[in-house]
Amino acid sequence: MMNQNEVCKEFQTHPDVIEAARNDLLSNVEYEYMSVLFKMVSDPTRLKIINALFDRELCVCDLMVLTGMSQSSISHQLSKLKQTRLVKSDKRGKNVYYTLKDEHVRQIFRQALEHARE
Amino acid sequence: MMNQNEVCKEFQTHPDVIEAARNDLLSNVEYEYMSVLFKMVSDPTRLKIINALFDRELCVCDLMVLTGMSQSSISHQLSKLKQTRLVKSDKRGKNVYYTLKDEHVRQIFRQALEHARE
DNA sequence: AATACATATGAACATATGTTCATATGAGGT
DNA sequence: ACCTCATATGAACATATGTTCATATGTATT
Repeated sequence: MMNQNEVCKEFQTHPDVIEAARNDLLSNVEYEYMSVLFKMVSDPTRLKIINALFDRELCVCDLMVLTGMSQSSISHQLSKLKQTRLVKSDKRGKNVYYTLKDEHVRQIFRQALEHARE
Repeated sequence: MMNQNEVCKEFQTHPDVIEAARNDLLSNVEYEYMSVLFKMVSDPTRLKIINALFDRELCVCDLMVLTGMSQSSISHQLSKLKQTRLVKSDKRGKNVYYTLKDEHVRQIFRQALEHARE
């Protein structure tokens, strides 16, 4: 049995490498922003929505049909995507039309798809 | 008050656009794989780990020092990253050295960082 | 104004996820 | 063999997240 305090005493790590790595570290705020973005694209329902919106605008009903999810679920997810500025909405008549807003999302989506297909 | 069955009757959506979108849809398996990848990079602790490992191999103790997280937490996270094949490990002596394994992760990380910095 | 439809939203619920704590495993030094 | 150190891991716990249900909001249509 051992105490956490006794783990990894300074001289047993790799100080030179740690120093080099430390220069590459980002701020906690940056990690948090990245985390938020990735959380948004880490749910299959939202991925379907993003995929469907990739090249066109769609209303909520269109998205219901395409994803097979309930109206409420789609609305909740669109709400989150909007809060995090990944989509924007345009209300016209009774419908609300959504489009992708962030080009990084497209890039990230494409990369992940390549990864998935390996 | 209205019933879900009454929502979005076929003719009130946009059949032509839906048809176009349907051709772009992926399989559920693909969405799941993408989801798994994004979940892995959606936690700040794992993002720190990935960032630290970006250009070098590090042992668990190095990662503890760099991230300020407990040994147990780091080990659990590395275990997940290994299961999803984002890192690989190399045991040498008492230490286990980790490196990034997937080039897509680097690309995705860079894109997300750009996004975060806007 | 009354109704029908499209969308939004709060509350409740179940599940997933990350951290900690305690302890196990395994390698090196003595 | 024994001890120390580095790492792994199971269980418990708290928090976050996604879906559903019920209902609210807002825009046309009659």
